[in-house]
Amino acid sequence: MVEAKQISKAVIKRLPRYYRYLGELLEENVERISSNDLSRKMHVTASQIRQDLNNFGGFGQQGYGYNVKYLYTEIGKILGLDTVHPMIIVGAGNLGQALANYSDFEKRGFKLAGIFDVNPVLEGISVRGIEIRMISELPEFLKNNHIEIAILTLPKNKAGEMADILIRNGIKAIWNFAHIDLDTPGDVIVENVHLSESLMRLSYNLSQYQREQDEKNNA
Amino acid sequence: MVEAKQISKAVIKRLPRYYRYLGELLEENVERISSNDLSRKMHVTASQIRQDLNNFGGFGQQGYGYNVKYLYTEIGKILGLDTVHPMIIVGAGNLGQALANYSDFEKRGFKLAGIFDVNPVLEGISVRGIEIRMISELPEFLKNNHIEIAILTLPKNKAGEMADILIRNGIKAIWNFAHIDLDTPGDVIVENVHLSESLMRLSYNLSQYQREQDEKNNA
DNA sequence: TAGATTGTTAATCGATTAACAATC
DNA sequence: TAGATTGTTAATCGATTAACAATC
Repeated sequence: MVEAKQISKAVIKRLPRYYRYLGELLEENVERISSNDLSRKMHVTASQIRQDLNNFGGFGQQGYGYNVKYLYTEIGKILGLDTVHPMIIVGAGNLGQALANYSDFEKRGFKLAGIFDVNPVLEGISVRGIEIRMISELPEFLKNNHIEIAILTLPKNKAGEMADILIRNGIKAIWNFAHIDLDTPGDVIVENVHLSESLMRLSYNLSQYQREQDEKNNA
Repeated sequence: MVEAKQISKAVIKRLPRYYRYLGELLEENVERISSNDLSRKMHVTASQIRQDLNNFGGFGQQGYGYNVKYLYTEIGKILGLDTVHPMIIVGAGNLGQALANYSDFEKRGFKLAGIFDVNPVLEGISVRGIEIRMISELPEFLKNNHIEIAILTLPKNKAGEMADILIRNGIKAIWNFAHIDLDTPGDVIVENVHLSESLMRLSYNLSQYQREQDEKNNA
């Protein structure tokens, strides 16, 4: 089994988007698609599609293109969507509860197994049938349940410390919504969702657009 | 006023992170910092910091480094955080309400002016003092209020159509949380937050890690 | 002045695109 | 077989890093 080849981050970033488009094609009962047709749909070059997919082996066939169902399934496997990933949410505020209610994740194998918070007021309240527990129960819970992913939705002043606790109790993957860069050991996977940074990028582009409009008016 | 030079997306993407670190330094009353010290803090190269900042002009001083407060302010201006950006939320589900409750945005000038939904059950309910309105009121509302940004938190089957309505009524920037690529005219700014894609990237890295562990055990 | 550190040019690295031979 | 389209190599483009002269 010679896997070895390191796939670039840029490719991984595009993979879920391919998966989404292939899922749509599948729903429309499209059987096969060429890199050219897909490129027009997705607004990327056909060359990039072929290069990207070839990182993982020859999924297509000359003169035919790619079989939609096969490609969809294969990309799903690459993304690890063919197995169940049990998750917990740590931080049952608005965002944590919103994510708990997001049932689409379940469909892809991301199974919510517990919700935790530090605030005693929330203890016992149920979100989508799952009771909110106190952090004190966390170590015991993680011992008794195989959990792969922790969703961290605490405010940033509590998130760093909580990440340490999670890691000490064996968590290997954190989906981090707190506005800090977690300081974690090399074998722990962190995926950040920094909403405020996303909003600032929007703001930059908006301001840039406004600056350009102003310039045009002054010219 | 010769602005002209196009800043690369990669630089813009890093800018909010610089802003965050400078804000933290400011809170710690740090007066100045060299690209070298900042590089160690942020785990990027000093060379990249200097290159990035120089896109916008000479913010530093030889032999001294960068003045934290000045740099923080300047990057804030570049990001458009020195002016108020009125926003509306379209889609008052869990995520929409979570974002409405997120008061940190307000601090940076992102001011929530209205919340809209298509579901009559939600009509009149208040979130952080703002009443949820029906979409039918949207055109009138946008005529009477200067709104820059629409936060789109509807499910994907409704998001496309709603984006069209927003654009028809003059919205020029959409922060899109729906899992679709909006089809918008060139002068409309779209910033996507595709949570499911982020979770899939986490899943890929986790699966990859597990595959590597398996290999090690078999060797 | 000597030391520190930027701004900036040049070198390197990586990612994207183009081209085309292989092959279904 | 002829046509279509992939897989893959080569060329281009862009982004990152290294180096150093300019200058505070």
